[in-house]
Amino acid sequence: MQSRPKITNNIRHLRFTSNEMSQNTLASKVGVTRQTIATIEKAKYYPTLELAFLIARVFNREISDVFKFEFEN
Amino acid sequence: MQSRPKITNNIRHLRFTSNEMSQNTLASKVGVTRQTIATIEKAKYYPTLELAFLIARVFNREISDVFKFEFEN
DNA sequence: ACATTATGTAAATAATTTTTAACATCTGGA
DNA sequence: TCCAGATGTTAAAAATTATTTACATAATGT
Repeated sequence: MQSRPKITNNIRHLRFTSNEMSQNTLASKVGVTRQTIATIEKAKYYPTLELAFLIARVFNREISDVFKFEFEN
Repeated sequence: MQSRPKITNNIRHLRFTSNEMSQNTLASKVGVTRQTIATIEKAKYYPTLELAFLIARVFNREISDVFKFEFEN
């Protein structure tokens, strides 16, 4: 993997529409630290496939509903 | 992330039904080395979300069609 | 005013993924 | 037979993701 296409996510929005779930609550549901959630929300780096699956499951969504890959062409 | 649930994939099957695409060809299409594809096919480790998206796109599939998360419970 | 909760951010370290290089076997075709 | 392509595997190094600790601000409620 070289270039680094953009992956956006709507975790923040999903948290607030899920009974205003805090970063902390989401973090413990998927077994990571709060900072990991915060950093992923801000898209400073991309989660592993495993973590992406876990997060999507918390919100009862598909990965592709939570994370959007921006294909440039 | 701690426990390590299982994620399986059908990359190998998709390669063969896609004009018998070799590991090498898939690797260069997504910009990684052949060894990375081989190791992911054997599920020795899980790809990043980014690589998962790229692989799914090569086969015109959704991530959830290529990778299956085994939820225990 | 004080305590608590939520969030932002940074730095060092740990863990995992990816690369590179090497060598192996197997198969098909020239 | 010989060569090339495809795949398996291993080991060390590089790159990326995740953890931990720490300190910061803002908002809310008592």
